[in-house]
Amino acid sequence: MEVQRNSFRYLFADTVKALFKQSARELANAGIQILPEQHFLLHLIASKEETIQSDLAEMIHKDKSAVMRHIDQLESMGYLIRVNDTTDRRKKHLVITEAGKDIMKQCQEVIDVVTERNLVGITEEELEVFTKVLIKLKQNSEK
Amino acid sequence: MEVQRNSFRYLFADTVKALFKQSARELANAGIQILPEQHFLLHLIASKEETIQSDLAEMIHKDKSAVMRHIDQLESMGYLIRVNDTTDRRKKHLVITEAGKDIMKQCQEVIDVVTERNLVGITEEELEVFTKVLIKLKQNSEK
DNA sequence: TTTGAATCGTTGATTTTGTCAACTATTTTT
DNA sequence: AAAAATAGTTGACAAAATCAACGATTCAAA
Repeated sequence: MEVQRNSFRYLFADTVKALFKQSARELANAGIQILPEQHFLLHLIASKEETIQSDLAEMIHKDKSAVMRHIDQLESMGYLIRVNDTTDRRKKHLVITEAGKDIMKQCQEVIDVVTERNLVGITEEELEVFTKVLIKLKQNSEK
Repeated sequence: MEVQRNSFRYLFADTVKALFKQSARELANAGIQILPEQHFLLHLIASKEETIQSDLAEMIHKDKSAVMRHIDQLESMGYLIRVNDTTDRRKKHLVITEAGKDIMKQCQEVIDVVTERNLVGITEEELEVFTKVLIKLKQNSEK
């Protein structure tokens, strides 16, 4: 196999695209009107104590205005609210609503199924090496 | 480590993006006016006996019109030509020119450097597992 | 053998997604 | 007190992809 080094990055990109397309489709099929990216944002917000928009922008390596629009959508769908910081009035904290928690649960169920299907034929050890490489790749790309 | 299953797809997407951005930047720095994606297309065309546009579209999972535009650009830059099939007049074969071979070599040199930098700290075996998992993931997502 | 379906390339309109630049309001630094 | 930095917002723009439609051609079926 001579995929390595030469063109693994393309296989890589193509696979990501296929995975995202698939989960976007499955989410839509389940009647969930949310993009995988937005689900991820909810996930990030939920997994931290406090989150403001500029943190998110840095985390996902996108312009703050891009994040802004996602948050706008999520807010208009009622999945989160912006809460003004009491001490620093520039900041707005992102807080997930009950509806937000609900949709996250729904998303998770769909995505779990998709993920399991995607991982068929891949052993636990292989997955472990895979994520390890992934993390290294990302670290290296940030230098 | 609890990256697994839940959010590995996002780490995944983010990493790909970073890698592509980086190689696009390096190519531009080297004065090469070609996108990583276009380099990949040249690579695909070169690695097969005969290639037509709709094959490429299927291979990279994009609409044929998207491929069309890339090919237009590559042709206008003189890196390939469209040659009419003699028996099936709907088809046009994509043939890489000398200039195309030349630019591919230049790209490869740049990308090799970037790739080596990206792969620091990753062993040959790990990379092998990584690509193996990628291939499986891709196959699974296409079902 | 003629009719209808499918394929290939092409184009234009549209959508999605992101960047960039500018601005206001606020806070921090000097 | 002035200058610089930060957070959020908005609008203009750019890149890249999708979708829908079309003409030309080939293939399949009746």
